[in-house]
Amino acid sequence: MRLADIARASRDIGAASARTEKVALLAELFRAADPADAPVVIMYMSGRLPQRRIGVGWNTLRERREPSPEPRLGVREVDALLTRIAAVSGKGAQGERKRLLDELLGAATEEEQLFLLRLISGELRQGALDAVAVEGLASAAGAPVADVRQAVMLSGSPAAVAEVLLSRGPSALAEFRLTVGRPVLPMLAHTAKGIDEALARTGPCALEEKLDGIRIQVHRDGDDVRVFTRTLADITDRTPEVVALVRALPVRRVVLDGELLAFDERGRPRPFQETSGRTGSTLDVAGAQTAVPLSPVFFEVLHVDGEDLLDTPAAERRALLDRLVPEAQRVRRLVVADPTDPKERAAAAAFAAEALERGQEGVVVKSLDAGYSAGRRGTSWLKVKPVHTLDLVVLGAEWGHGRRTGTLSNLHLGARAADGTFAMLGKTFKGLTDALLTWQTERLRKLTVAEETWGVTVRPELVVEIAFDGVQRSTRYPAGVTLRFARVVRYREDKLPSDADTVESVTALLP
DNA sequence: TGTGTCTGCCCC
DNA sequence: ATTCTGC
DNA sequence: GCAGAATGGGCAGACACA
Repeated sequence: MRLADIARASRDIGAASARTEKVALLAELFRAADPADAPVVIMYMSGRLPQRRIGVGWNTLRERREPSPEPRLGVREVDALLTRIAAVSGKGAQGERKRLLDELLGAATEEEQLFLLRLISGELRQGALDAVAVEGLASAAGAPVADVRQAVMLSGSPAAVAEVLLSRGPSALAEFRLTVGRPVLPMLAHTAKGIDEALARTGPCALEEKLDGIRIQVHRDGDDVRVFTRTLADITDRTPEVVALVRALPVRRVVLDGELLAFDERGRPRPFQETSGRTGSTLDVAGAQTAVPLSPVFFEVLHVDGEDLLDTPAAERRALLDRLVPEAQRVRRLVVADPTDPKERAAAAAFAAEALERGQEGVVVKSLDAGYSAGRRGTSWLKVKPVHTLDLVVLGAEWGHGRRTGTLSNLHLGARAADGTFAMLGKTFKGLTDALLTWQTERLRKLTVAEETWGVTVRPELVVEIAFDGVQRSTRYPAGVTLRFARVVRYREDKLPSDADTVESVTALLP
């Protein structure tokens, strides 16, 4: 298949507003594709590269290249060139990557260039990614969407599903089942505001501590143990303690789902930054392990010795987990059989409070009868985390992109310092409705003291209430702290900058 | 050798 | 990660 | 309710450059 066909389809999909139309355009594209090209086509149309990372980012893409007048690139050729770019390393790598990129873009027409730039920078913005691409694929192959979606969740690979489906037809979908050694997309949770709301929504449930580490899925087949992250990256080599621990379990074949994090001597969780740093270390794993040992805490079992448990009710899965995994490696849990019973509700509230006292992030409330919905953000899992708020001062704002073009979007936030100035603590663009975006753009223009290429700096007069999940240490900001997951709640025009919260009060929230 | 910049289906 | 918006 | 878009901070690793 020619790149030109893909670039044109992407443009048409972006121009279509109705989802059904996007699906139809995708189906047309898949029907025209050679099954051998299908893996690459579906990945491109869902906005990602088969190479995962190619070492080329926004900065390298910035400069303009003269386009080719005629289309002459095929998808296989493009894929091969990107593979070569990804493989470049060592001294002079940046120059060599740039040279290969010039070669690629020089052979592309203007429309193809635009597509490649959007694809490589990760900003496809065609209003259709994974889910819509899968619908298009299903439609092209005449297969039920639910079956195709299920195959993708269980194989973790739209590419593999696309090739099999287009070459062998819908009946071949049956071979995509949970396979020990091949990760499935993890089940995710929705958010609830409080315990009571969560209990009301799930019914009979279990509360589990929500630990602040990284999500892992561990597969064991005999002595072969593999550790995967939430995005299914293989981090086995970085986590030898997980391998050793799972190898010691009294079972031959198993798939476990849990959280990996560092604890201190007293059993309290270390700051997320330490866990994150450790799981990112590859050069000296043994040294890193000594400095920051990690402990897995499991909360799900998806397979045991030949038996798949995805459709098994949560309560039964948990009973199996209890038999297989020692208590120290199982998440703490409280069953709430009858959420209407005031006593049980009180116990649930106490459990959640205790989790926070123990230094955990919050709790996850899980329906007792639910199966494991791989890759879905089901309503049977609800996370509850405390929310903090602060009154901060807007110091500046950045121009938005895409659907936010022309509006001042990303706010620079400051807290009051001892000397009466304001220290920047972070940025946020979240929580803003279109109406608020319009309002703040006008308001900030009036307060502007300097126009920059990226946006504006303003007189520090506007107070905004910001919600966030916690504070963490920062090397980027002058006060040495920043907010985690900051979002706008509302503007406080009734408040003066002198009413804003202080740097000191923010720093006091560090764990 | 040390420091700065860019990158990432990164992790959250 | 969170949030808003169109479907 | 789902899916997509628009963006946050920190971190380690890889390379460029002085």
